[in-house]
Amino acid sequence: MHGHRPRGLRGARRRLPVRPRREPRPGVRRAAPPGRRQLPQRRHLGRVVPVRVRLAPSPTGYFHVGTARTALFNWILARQDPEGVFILRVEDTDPERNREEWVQAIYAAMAWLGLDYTGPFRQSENAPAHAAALEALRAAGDLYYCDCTPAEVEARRGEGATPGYDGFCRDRGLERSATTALRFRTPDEGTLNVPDLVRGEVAFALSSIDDFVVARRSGEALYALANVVDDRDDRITHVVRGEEHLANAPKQMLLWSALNAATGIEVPLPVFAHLPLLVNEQRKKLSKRRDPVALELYRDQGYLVAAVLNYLALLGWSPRGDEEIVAMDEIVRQFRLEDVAHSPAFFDVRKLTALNGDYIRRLSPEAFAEACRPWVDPGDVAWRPTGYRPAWGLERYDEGLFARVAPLVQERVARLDEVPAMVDFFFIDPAYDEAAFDKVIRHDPEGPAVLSAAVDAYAGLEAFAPAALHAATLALGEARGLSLRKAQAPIRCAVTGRLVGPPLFESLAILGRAETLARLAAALARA
RNA sequence: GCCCCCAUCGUCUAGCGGCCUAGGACACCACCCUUUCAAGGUGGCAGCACGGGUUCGAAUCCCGUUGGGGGUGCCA
Repeated sequence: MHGHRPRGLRGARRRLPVRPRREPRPGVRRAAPPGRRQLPQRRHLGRVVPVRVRLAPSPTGYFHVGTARTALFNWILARQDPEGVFILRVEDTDPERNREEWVQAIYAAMAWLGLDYTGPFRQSENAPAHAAALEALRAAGDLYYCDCTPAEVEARRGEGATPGYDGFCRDRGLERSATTALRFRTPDEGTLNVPDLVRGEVAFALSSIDDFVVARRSGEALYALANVVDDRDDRITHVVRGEEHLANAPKQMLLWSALNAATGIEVPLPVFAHLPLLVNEQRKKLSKRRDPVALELYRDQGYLVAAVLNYLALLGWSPRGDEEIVAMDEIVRQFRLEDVAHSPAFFDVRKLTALNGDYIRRLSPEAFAEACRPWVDPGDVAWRPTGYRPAWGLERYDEGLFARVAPLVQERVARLDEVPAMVDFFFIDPAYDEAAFDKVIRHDPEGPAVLSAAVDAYAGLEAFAPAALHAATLALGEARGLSLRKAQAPIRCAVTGRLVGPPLFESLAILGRAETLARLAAALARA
């Protein structure tokens, strides 16, 4: 043959993670939940084959929320099979467009999501196998050299003709040179049915599939080939990816079969599942350029990973019953590719945010306070939103105090990044909202009067506690014919700088008598 | 142009021939609760794209129309 020995399953030999992992290996797995629903089992040579799926992102930009959903669905599938394997393979062919920082971003995103995997592997590591596959196919007569430029191909294309390449060089018998690329000879007639678990079978007329390029002039294998070789080497059983890849499926099947024949290694073809696209309000595919698609962005804004995962699962799929907030174990138990919707889904940040608020409220007070640390603790934290630092320093920050305040804000935020603005007055002098200050203190004659009455009343309080503060404020308001709603406004503004915030009397009690009185006096002075 | 996919409230979806007077969630509106803002509670608004079939019966099956989208790279 051609001296080419395809590797077996990716495993011990080559398959060592290419980099030391800095983040702790996320997630725990193994135990598949009881009562799970299985993927239709795949058999090969009479044996049931464990599910092997993969995520194959290219490092050409931020980690996309759509990629996150694809990752999640693949991960779920692997989890449903006690022997299932989920591989992360970074498709880093095309040196022109890849950047190392983006591959790091892929690892970071996966770590945050907590989706554990086998790998990570890099497509570039498998370049020798790609070259060997190219040689095997060429020797078998499946490939031919072509020196047409894109412009020439374009110029020859007639009106209404089959798109793509016209087969001009098919029988020219060109040799390898610096100006020849390698094309795959595709059949001209017949139909190819792509088995797709979400859509059923999709039929393609072979006449509509052109002789596509599998290797550049430089000789390097292109995605079209590398992807198939890697999936074969990895013994992938289910190719689960976005719908934008649907048109690639028949080409990949053709290549896969040709590789089986050319190498004499019969690897069963995978079955496909093309997930509906995630779209923006204009119903266009989410784009890295116009839409907020970077997963990192959501983490920075204080979305909880559990909420993000839950929301992603709801895009194109839904749990049984009326409850949408579902634990991951339950999602794994219920998920079936066959139930995935066929139509594109709008990525609705408002719904994500609402779901996130729900998740925040379900946190224990301790867990909530801990989750807030990157936003409130000026000390050392494991992670910080990009470009953010609390507005207060260590000397003013009090962890115990924040723990007492946290429950007050927990039910008031839908994102963690809203927390600092809600608690800042505990750690810094009030940053006055001047419009608010004018409204309820400077330009309202009752304002200063309420303030000085509060100074007197609060100073004489036996216990500086919420109930007493409430009663005192109610009383001083009534003395002026003011509702509690009206009476609390100037006090809140004087002490917190704003008109909205956590419950006032609890806040004052936590702040303490001395500080409260001082702020009341300060506000009176600047009125 | 050509190939392919898709079509239930504004949005995400349930529905897989009779349980549908079409269910839930987000958003929106009203009311209640209330020291602000939220949260919470109650109620409301709102949908089967259109036209033909098939059937005793269609949101559900078939065909067509229209409308959206994806692909059409020596990108992935």
